[in-house]
Amino acid sequence: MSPAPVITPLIEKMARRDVITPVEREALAKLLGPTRRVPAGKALVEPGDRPHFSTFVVSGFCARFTLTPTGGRQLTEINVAGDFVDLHSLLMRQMDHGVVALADCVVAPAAHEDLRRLTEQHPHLTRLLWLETVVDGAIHRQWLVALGQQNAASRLAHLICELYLRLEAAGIARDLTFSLPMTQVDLGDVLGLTQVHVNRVLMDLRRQGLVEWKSGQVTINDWDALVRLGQFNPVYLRLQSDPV
Amino acid sequence: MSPAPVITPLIEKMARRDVITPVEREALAKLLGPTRRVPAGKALVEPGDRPHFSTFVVSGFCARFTLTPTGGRQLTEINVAGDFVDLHSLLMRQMDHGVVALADCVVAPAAHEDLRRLTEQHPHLTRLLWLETVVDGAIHRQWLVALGQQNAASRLAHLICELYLRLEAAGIARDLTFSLPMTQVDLGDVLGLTQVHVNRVLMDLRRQGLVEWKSGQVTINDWDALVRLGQFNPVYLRLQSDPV
DNA sequence: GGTGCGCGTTGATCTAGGTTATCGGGCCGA
DNA sequence: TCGGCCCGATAACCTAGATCAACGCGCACC
Repeated sequence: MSPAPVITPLIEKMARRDVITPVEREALAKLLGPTRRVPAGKALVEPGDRPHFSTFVVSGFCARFTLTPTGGRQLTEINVAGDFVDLHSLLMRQMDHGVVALADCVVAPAAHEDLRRLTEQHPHLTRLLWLETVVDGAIHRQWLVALGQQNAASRLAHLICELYLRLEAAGIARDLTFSLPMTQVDLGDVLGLTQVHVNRVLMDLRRQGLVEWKSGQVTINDWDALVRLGQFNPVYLRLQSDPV
Repeated sequence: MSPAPVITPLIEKMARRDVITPVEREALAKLLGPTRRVPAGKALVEPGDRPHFSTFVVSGFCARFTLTPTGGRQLTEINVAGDFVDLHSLLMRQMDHGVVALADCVVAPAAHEDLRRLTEQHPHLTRLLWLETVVDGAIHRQWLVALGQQNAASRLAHLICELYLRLEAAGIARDLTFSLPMTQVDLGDVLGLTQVHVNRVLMDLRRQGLVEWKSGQVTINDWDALVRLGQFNPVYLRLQSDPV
């Protein structure tokens, strides 16, 4: 049996939403170029770049980031296996942010030329790729609600819920346990908090018995309580089947 | 001379980014149904709705919102003439948020059925519509940076800069002056601040001579200072010409 | 022509989270 | 095997912004 092609996690995610024909699977599979390894801490894409391809995550964790002139860093989305980190660059052309590997990653390029051809020949697949970027937007909105309206503990709880469901959908997580190779500094840059406060809040969640978190391994002990604390509603992740 | 069709502000915005052929203009113009008035304060779309059309703003101001169980409200984007408020519902199907009129609005529907047909027949136009949703995502990201990393004054300054450029691109604002019919409560719900603090910060900007703001009319007195304070970089608005 | 109220303004006080600093353990490279 | 350093954990103290409260103005509505 040959190894699963690297595009598989994307096809699986799409197949949760709509029927993908064999022809479409073929077209997607042909999209990706040779894989490449990116070590933790290295940037996949720099802000201001004008890439001629979009980057697909085969494995690992990365994050979109924006640096502020005052030395701050905001992570605006975590991307995992099965995600494109910059599909929007096909249309934005110039990157409005960068992408950094949070852990060692394997990624593969999809040439914009090929993506553009795909939009000419496969309208249904185009809508499904469009949906990928639309879900990115929905995730951003949800984080806006978190940053604007929720306190530190709720934000952290929300993030854990989101990541678990997304990883589970990608077939990477099961049984309320997953690997999350992010430092507390990274978490702070996601949640708009300092590392110190992330630690305080995380210790609290541990003391309350909601989660365990040790050396990059997360276990959710009380899913319902975490959902309540994070006011988490998964509609925005669009994991339901609903043909486009 | 007949009145300009209601789609005009969208075509103008798109034409800044790429060449739109007469055939494409025609296809876009046929998309919109009969206009409808929505009074200030009323919702255009409710969270959880499954609309069979997307709503286009012909004139007025509206905002995407999410309500929290604790009674909070976060506005995640301001939409103005020439914007779709829920183009993504074509693909998301279920609304992850609502849309409310901040001032009296005139809006028009674009049936999902027609939009889907457009994706089958007009790949280039499809990419331009896709770009509209991608820019929404970029705006969300920028607001995430604001909420996560900037203080109250910078956030407000950033918002004013963004709105001015977007309104100017839509042909609604000129000479650093524009109408902005939002209350300080609305502003607070955008910026993740209380009305009280919005007022304090706004008074500060006024005292420093950066902006005037009276009865819904904004005048920017010192654009450069406002850009500096808000750490504003307009790349994310994608107002440059760059064919897709 | 009073009156209720939405909206802006301001003051006093409180608190979630930031800042700064310290310490310990694991790991890696000389 | 030692030293540096990244990362997590804590403690003491500080501040941006929240909360609570009061007041004035314009204006729609009885």
